[in-house]
Order: sequence, then structure tokens, then C-alpha cells
Amino acid sequence: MSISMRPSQALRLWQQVLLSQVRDDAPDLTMRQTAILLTIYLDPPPHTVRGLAARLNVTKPVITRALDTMGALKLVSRHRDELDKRNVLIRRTVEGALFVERFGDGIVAKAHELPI
Amino acid sequence: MSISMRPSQALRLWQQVLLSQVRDDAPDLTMRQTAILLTIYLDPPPHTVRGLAARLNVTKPVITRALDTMGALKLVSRHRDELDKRNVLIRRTVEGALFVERFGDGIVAKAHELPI
DNA sequence: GTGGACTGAAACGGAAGCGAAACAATTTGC
DNA sequence: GCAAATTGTTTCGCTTCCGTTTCAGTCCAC
Repeated sequence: MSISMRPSQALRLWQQVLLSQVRDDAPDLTMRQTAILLTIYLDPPPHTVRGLAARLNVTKPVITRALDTMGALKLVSRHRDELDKRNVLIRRTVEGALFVERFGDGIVAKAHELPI
Repeated sequence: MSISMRPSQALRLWQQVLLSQVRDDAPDLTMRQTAILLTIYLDPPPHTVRGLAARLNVTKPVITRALDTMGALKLVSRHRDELDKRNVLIRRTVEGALFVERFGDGIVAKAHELPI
């Protein structure tokens, strides 16, 4: 069984979630940054700069910069791969997990409030 | 009857939609810009700069700049209010309606593909 | 009609994003 | 051992966004 919704409901859901994020002064992540963050937290590790760049079809500097920003927000952390020291492994953080969790709960709540 | 989903499904849905947007080089709107666009297309008109700023809890220049950007993308259009010439009325465009419609369809499609 | 209130836009300096290219550090292949 | 390939970062010039402040145009009360 899959999730079923009409386009008007989907758009309303998206709007409500975005509005709550904007209003609550949540970290103002770009679409790309959010996509990277969710990929790190939803897809199985390990995550590398190269892997994320390929997954999102963007250049590597885009990933590096996003990691700089989200690292400053403590949403993710970087660690050298000891087995292949060229690699950087991106790992989750407690703060990031909490943020993602709350974000997911927010979507569910807004979905539940949707008019028919 | 409301839309029911688990947080993990909600996050996966969000990720899939963002990934498709990023990968397809869709207009790279910020979270705020997207919130403004959806509000214009979902909430009943008329829409003014001041009204949108209040609805999103942001300053007026944020709205003005977002309208500049989205106007250049032809997603919205501006018109002086003839009854009160201080006001600017923001209106929908054919291109914008098409973009929003496709966006909604995309969400629905990703929701339908979600694993249980 | 004139002063004050209101609306949206513009100006300003600063922060952060972009793509492309160049860059060190490391591993691999021979 | 050493050139070639690979990885992530940095640099360059440019664009866009931010908040604050200032400005021009319009309306309204008196």
C-alpha cells in the first residue's frame, strides 16, 4: 500500500511545511543542502563527497561548501577515511539526527491536518 | 479522512522530491522563494508585498527580491493596484501555473512510489 | 492643500552561493 | 621508484541573497 494524495493536497502540504520552517527561523538551508542532508541521514553509509556529488548530479565543490555550512550548524561531521586517506567520510551528528527527526515529524503533522 | 504517513516515509518523500528537482536542474528556488510561490498559487488573491511578508514573517525586501527573481523566471507578475496605487498586486502566470502543477504532480508520483 | 501615515523599491555593506579551473595529498599501475 | 589517476579542497571572478536603512509615490485626515 502506497501513500495516495491529490496534487492539490501535495502542494498544500509542501506549502504548510515550508511556511512553518520559514516562520520558525529554522536553519535556512537551500534545496541542495536539504537534499544532501536527507541523503546522508536516509541512505546507508558510508558517504563521501564524490558519492554525494554523483547522487545529486552536482559538482564536488557544491558538496564541499554544503558540508562547510552544515558542519558549522553541527548537522553533519567530516572524518578522514583511515583506510584510504584521500576519502572524507561524512557522518551524522546528534544535532543533525534531532533536526531531521523533528523535520519528519513536522511533515507528518502537517499531512494529518490537511483538508480533504 | 486525512493523509497518513510515518516520519520515515515523510522524510523519504521529501528527499526523493528534492533529489528530482536538483537533478533536473529545476529553477533553484530557495525555501523562502518556494514558500512565496506556493502561497501565491494556493492562497486566494489578492496578494500584496506587505501581505506576503506578514504571512511568512519576513521583511518586505525579502518579498520584493523574491518577486524580482521569480518575475525574471516568469513565474509571477506584478501589477499596480489601480484602486490604491501604493499597492502592488502579484498575479499568477501561465508559466508559473504550469510549474506549480508539475511540481504537485511530481510529489504525488514520488508519494506513490514510496515503499511501505 | 498640507502633514503624517503607509506601501513598495532602492541603496548599502556583508555573507554565501555558483561553475570552472588549479591545487595538494594519496593511491594505484607498471 | 615514479608517473598517472583519484579525491577533496581551494581559488578565481561573478552572482544572488541577507537585514537595515533610506527613498519616492500615494492616500487620508484635518
